[in-house]
Amino acid sequence: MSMGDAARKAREVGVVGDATLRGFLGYHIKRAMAVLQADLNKVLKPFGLRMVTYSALVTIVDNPGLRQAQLADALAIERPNLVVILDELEGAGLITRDKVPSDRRAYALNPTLKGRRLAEQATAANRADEARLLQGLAPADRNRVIEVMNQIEHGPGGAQS
Amino acid sequence: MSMGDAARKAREVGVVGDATLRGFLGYHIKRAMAVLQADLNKVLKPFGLRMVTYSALVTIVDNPGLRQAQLADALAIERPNLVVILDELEGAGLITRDKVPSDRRAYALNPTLKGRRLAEQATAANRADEARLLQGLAPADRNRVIEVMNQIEHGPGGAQS
DNA sequence: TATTGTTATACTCTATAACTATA
DNA sequence: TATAGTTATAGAGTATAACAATA
Repeated sequence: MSMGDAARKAREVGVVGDATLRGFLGYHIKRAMAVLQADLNKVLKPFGLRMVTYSALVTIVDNPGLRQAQLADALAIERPNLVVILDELEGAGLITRDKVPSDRRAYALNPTLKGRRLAEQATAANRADEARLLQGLAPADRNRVIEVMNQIEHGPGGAQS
Repeated sequence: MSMGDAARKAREVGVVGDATLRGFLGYHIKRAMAVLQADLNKVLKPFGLRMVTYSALVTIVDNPGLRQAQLADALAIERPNLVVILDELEGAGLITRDKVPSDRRAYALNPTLKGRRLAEQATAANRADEARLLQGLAPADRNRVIEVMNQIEHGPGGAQS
């Protein structure tokens, strides 16, 4: 039995329904996130970056001199996992780990010129890609979605109070 | 230097900014999803279920008799990974793998009575939990968010055309 | 005694190749 | 030759305990 076409088969056998799951907002968010993440990683690949390494690089560019523990907090990842991420960025010449005189245990994270330039280019590419995914979406709707996401993350009222 | 309070330290050292990342819708979705997933798994734990096992069970309840390949497609997971998930559900007595006479390679997945009852209880618990997370959110806003998520997943216009 | 960065480790999730038995 | 379910395996991502140096 040679098929060659998944859609034809689905029509023959009967489409699988997801009535119950579709009732959950989280179901739709999870599936959208999967697409978003795969797409983003594809955009970042030419820059030699992944989602985590991009997020770390951009946060260091935005906050030069910050410590590893602060970065781990900001990105909501564990300190041990951050070590290999920073090894990767440092090995690529995008950041430096600079000893801080006032606390000889700590390292201040700083972007190199190369790091700042790569962050800028990657950010532009990501912006263009997200704009493509969201084409036709009104800015007001976009902002409303962000508000809902922040409510889910921080609870009603938001945590910036 | 004894601290005891992360918030006080943040004020002393300076809060880490995420100006660039906050510009991406995907950033907010990712962080909301992390909270949602942790929360959901906590709710499902008393039922002996995880997100994937719950999704699989509910889809089998909604589509009794479906094949493993169909379920894998519906849940967007690879066939090899589905095997252990179904082993878990079958071992817990929630589903059965029934030989289908017309194709002796395939198994028809069916929920047991216990499986249907557990799915019903878990769904009620998840609904209550999501309602708690989204309290105060207007139904129209909720629907708009779902539309945006579906646009991200399927592209503008949606794939149901 | 607590904290910074680190190592080692483990557990989950996900992805691919290859096998068997059927078609 | 292709498909259904399976096995083995490898790669990410994530989490915890424990260590050396320093506060």
